[in-house]
Amino acid sequence: MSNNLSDNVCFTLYSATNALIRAFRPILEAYDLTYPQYIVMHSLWYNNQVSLKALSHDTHLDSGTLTPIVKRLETKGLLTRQVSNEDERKKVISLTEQGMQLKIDAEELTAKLMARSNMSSERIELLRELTLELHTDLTKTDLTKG
Amino acid sequence: MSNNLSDNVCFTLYSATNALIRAFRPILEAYDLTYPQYIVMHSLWYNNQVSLKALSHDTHLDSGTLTPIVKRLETKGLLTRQVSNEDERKKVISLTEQGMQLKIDAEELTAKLMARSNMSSERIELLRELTLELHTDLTKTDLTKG
DNA sequence: GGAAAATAATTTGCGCGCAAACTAAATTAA
DNA sequence: TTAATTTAGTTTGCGCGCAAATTATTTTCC
Repeated sequence: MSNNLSDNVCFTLYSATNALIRAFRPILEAYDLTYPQYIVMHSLWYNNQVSLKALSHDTHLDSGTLTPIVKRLETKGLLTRQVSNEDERKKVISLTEQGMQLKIDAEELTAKLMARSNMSSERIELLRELTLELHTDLTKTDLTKG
Repeated sequence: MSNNLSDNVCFTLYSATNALIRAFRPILEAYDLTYPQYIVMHSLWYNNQVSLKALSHDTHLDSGTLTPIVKRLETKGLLTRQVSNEDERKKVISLTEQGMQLKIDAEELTAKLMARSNMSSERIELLRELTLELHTDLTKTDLTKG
């Protein structure tokens, strides 16, 4: 039985993520991006001209979360949103020239950020595998029962 | 060089945490608590009658985040906030009878939640250690340089 | 004792994160 | 063919998470 918040993996995971986003903030500010906005841009750098649904699948972000983020990125001139010709329910999200140019600078940002921790690359890789596993588990399991 | 979001530990950590909080939501709803509210209650169950600053230190939550959370818990009748006698800048946060009673039920919630993943207890413990280490690293390192 | 600095908590403003409700278009079924 | 259902995306409402500004109290320093 734990009596300390740090004894609980939920809490340490939650705190570490907050700390990571917080540490990332001033770095991303130079690119006028938030972390979720960076995720969207990163996704588009490797998968341009996709629907919001496809972007949602890749970024693990809800469509209700994604719509305003994508709109802000559009306002910044980094991407465009056009109604699809084949299916008028869909929107095609495409990087602008400016949006593509961000890639070169921002590509290695997260690696640099993680390098600032004292963790070895082996432990970072282990952390990546474990969090990936947990995410996969949690999104596959039916959590309404048990 | 990674071209997939899941190759990056920042993203997998971020996604796993979102998934965990999302999975927790319907379970905590039965107690009319959000996850951050649960963290505050958990902290108070083992450290009652503390200042907001002390609560902030224990929960790793900003005072600007904490003030409205604590106010909502007060509205729910789970705690009280009184100005300290020794130092009138401070507020003493104390559990009500109702707030203490929640403890019995909610104590094992996170363990039950994690048990729903297919991860072994060894891997969960490893994840806990790694996220704790990362948090410690990130909050100690000066991230404004490098 | 009184001005200046430090500390505790609150408030403000903005961007998520997401459930739920909604709109509009496409698909299916009858 | 048209009614019912499904799907794509948007909107609404609420609670964070946090930087920055603010208020009120205490401490420090002269």
